[in-house]
Amino acid sequence: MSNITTNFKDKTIEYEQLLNDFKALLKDNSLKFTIQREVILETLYNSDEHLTPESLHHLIQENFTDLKTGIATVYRTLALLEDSNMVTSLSFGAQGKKYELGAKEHHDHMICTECGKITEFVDEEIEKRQHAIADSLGFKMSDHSMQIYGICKNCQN
Amino acid sequence: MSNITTNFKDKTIEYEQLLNDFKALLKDNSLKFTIQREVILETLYNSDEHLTPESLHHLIQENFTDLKTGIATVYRTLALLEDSNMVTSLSFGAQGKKYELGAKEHHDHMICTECGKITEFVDEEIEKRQHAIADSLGFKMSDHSMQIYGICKNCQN
DNA sequence: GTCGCTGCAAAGTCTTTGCAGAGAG
DNA sequence: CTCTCTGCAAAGACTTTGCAGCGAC
Repeated sequence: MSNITTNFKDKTIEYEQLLNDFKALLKDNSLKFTIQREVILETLYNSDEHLTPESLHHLIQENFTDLKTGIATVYRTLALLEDSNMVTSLSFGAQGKKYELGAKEHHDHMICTECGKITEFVDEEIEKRQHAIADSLGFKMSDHSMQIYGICKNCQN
Repeated sequence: MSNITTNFKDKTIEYEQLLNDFKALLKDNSLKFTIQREVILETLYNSDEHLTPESLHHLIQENFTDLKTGIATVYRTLALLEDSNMVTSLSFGAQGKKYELGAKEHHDHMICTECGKITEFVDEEIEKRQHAIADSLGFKMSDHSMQIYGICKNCQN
């Protein structure tokens, strides 16, 4: 059909880098670097899943049993990270937003409507067309999100 | 850039047709055709906006002052229509789902992050690529949704 | 020390549900 | 007539917020 590249899953940013960006962001805004904020960032980084605030909170409680972290702090930190474009959120049909680190390479999502599994991909041709469309509509494009829904290989059986 | 067609806004289904489909759907499921359900469908049809349950409810209260319609009925009817694929919902960053009639021709959305304005479009090439990607991932594609975010012409001033 | 951060619990939103009377088929 | 719908209000689910003590800088 074409010789355009479609790439799947390519985690490019190292945690060190990410953490430094986060610290810089906090410093720039006279905000404080706390253990809770670090743990939230780290847990997001280590998860390949797209996390809801609640699942993120659970993960933290499991992995950092000696640290008390309130759900409110998770919400507050996610809001902070989203405002700073360090994480992006996806909203799905049913309910609840899911968050993922935005610092990973840009990608779109293929979502299994049976099991909820999310596969990421990037397609150059689509990216190009999106810019062209925004231009032709007179929009100054800042971002986009695309989800393809279907039934994954496993669930087809 | 290419000779692929990009179409903007093309309402194709007549209300009569839509209403008949709805009645058939109800009949098939031993559900009843009520004035509230008709009013909700009609209001959706007549609106070019993407409506939240609340704004839909307000519209109905304004336009049908002699009819009492509870917000619960709006929610219940939207759920019914969505289950039957007669409307689709969009979830945006902030909160709340917005609904639109799905029977209109398929299209994607360009959303102004300043004023919230939504412009619809269809791009053949993107549609094709989406199918190709689903195939290559082994997904049986059922649907997709794409949103481009940016700042519209008006808001750039 | 200061001032932002956190956990908790209370308060908000938005959505769903139970129920008794109303209404479609 | 029967059985689904509806409006209402109460209940739920998910988020946000106020506050007093804690902790980063």
